[in-house]
Amino acid sequence: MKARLADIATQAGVSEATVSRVLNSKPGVADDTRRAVLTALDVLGYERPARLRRRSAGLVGLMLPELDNPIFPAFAQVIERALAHHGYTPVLCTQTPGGVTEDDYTELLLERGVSGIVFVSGLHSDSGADLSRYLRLVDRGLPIVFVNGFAPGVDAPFISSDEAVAVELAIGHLASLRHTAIGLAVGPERYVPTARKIAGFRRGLAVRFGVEDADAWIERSLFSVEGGQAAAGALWERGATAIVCGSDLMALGAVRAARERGLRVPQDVSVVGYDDSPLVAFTDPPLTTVRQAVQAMGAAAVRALLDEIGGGRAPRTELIYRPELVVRASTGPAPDIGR
Amino acid sequence: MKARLADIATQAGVSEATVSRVLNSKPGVADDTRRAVLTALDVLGYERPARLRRRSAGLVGLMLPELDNPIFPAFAQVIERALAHHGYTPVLCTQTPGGVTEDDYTELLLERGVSGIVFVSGLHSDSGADLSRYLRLVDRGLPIVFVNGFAPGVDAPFISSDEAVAVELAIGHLASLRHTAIGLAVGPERYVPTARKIAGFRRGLAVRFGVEDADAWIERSLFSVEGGQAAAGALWERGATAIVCGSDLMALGAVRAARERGLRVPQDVSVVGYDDSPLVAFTDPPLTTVRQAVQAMGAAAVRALLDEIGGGRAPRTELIYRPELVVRASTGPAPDIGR
DNA sequence: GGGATCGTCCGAAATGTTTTGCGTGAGCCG
DNA sequence: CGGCTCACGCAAAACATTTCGGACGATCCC
Repeated sequence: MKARLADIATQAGVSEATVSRVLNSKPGVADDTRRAVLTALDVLGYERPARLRRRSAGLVGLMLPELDNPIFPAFAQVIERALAHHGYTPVLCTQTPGGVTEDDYTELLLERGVSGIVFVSGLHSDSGADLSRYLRLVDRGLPIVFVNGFAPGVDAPFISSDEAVAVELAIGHLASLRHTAIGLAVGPERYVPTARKIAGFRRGLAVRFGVEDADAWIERSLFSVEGGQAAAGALWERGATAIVCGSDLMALGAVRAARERGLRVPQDVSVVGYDDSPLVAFTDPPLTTVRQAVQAMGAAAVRALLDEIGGGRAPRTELIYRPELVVRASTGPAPDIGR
Repeated sequence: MKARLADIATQAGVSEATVSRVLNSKPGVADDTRRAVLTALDVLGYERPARLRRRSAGLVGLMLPELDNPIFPAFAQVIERALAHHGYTPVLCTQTPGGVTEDDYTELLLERGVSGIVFVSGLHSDSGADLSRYLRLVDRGLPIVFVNGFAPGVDAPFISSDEAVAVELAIGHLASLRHTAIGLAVGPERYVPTARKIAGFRRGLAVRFGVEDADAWIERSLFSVEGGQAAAGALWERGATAIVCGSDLMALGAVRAARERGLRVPQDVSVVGYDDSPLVAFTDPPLTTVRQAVQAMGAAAVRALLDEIGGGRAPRTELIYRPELVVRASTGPAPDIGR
């Protein structure tokens, strides 16, 4: 026999009306009464509406776009460790092409009553995506935190790496090696990080070389090795002597594209990656890259989330982490003769 | 304003009664009518009761030991894709040192009512671990599948890569390059895959070189780069001209250890990895390695699990996948003069 | 082949459950 | 002590579910 409002009302010593109000999170119920009703609910085994289900002791969703790019497992590790350290249990959700979507996972996490969700490079980093999904989460009072991306108007903490500075660091490094024909190989521009890298690139070229129209030196492609290879190929053909890439994977593609054309890295051309993902120190050549402060960003994301979960209010300004240049062996002095 | 039964009834061209019947999975509704009502439900954005929600049905846990070794994200991707393709939703659980344990995660998944769990290199691969945890799962009738490891007595499908053959393939390759002083750098022996690699190594050395006591050529360490570096260091010191490693990460460590000693790879010494994890084709030197059939194994694991979930009974024999040698540039002919 | 019988599907209406408008009384504050 | 607000119950309204019976078609029997 299913328990009805009347039973719960009896159990809690209130009227059905009050139970109804509690169940629907309506105003006009004293905290003590609300608690009494919730207790009665549990005593009678009434199934709570998902909305006010007890957040299961510290479950936290961790949303990642994929695992191919090693920076994402790296983020996952850091964030998981931080969460576990605070007694929370991370649930990793990674999307697969044509598979489970971010919304599916969000729905799932919501149903399971997670205490919060960390979005890493999710749809919030896609400027073309509909943000109402996030507004709905905020409305429901679910703590969420965003890493690497920006969703204007969503009332939540944002943690990002400074993509513009990253590109400017790379340009600075290449300029000091006397490169002047510098290209940028990035992913689709609708992604916030890409757009920011492009902005940084334009500014860098303008400031250092007075180049006003950087467009010819920007190639948009995919984030993968193959994407980098394609984008870099076009840039090498155009006479670039150095390329700044949107990810380490793309940088590996850029190296491959260079070698296909008989160009040696770093003697003939230079390549700068982005992320400093694990293992790129072991690549051939070891990649010069711009390191995201993965550790610090992950820790900050967790701190902000736990703040929110604890009822506090983490700062709403986008926390921007400054990346740092890691010089290895994929960059070298510009060749003497312009090609 | 929220949609009401009446609205849905109008939209679907039926009576409220019928809508109610559909919503509560009551009998007495023709399939066509039921479909029409469900469609109307979605059109009007009515929130379905959990019971007949389309997707959330099949949750499947996916247990991984870590994400540092890129072979694990690779497995995760493959298995996730296969699960999603069959309408299941994977939930990734990765342990962190000192954090959430496999048992914690199992408990969590059980509570959430998953349909099954895939264990990749979990405690079942640790011969010292207590297997009762798995027996309990089997008793509860929860479908589980194990990848890369073997837990004797647990009534579940096992999918493994043939570690012994992997090592023998590596030895064969090195022997054909006229190496004779071959070492093995692996992880702790209590892990089933390690034990099997050691067995394969002993057999390989016995068959090819008549070496009966291979012990001096085996170094047990950790699975990481540093572990490989330490183990390989000892072996190089002992005069090995080639080392077979338990993982690609260890192989990178072996290369580093060689270079520390002024040895060039592959001119002076050779290194063979294991896994063929993503990106090792880009390392310096590109690693010769033994490729696990990740794709096939992941697909098989999912197939077996879905079989079990569907009430069938997947075969209980351990499915052994044969790995294949991928020759790149970390192996070369043995140096002419024995060192 | 024709009619009786049965079963399925669905709508109208009855019945049951939840939500809401409104009024009351308790407590608080000036 | 009066005015105010808030929390809550009452009862009516809104909404959902179930019952009941009619329409329709298939099947069976004569």
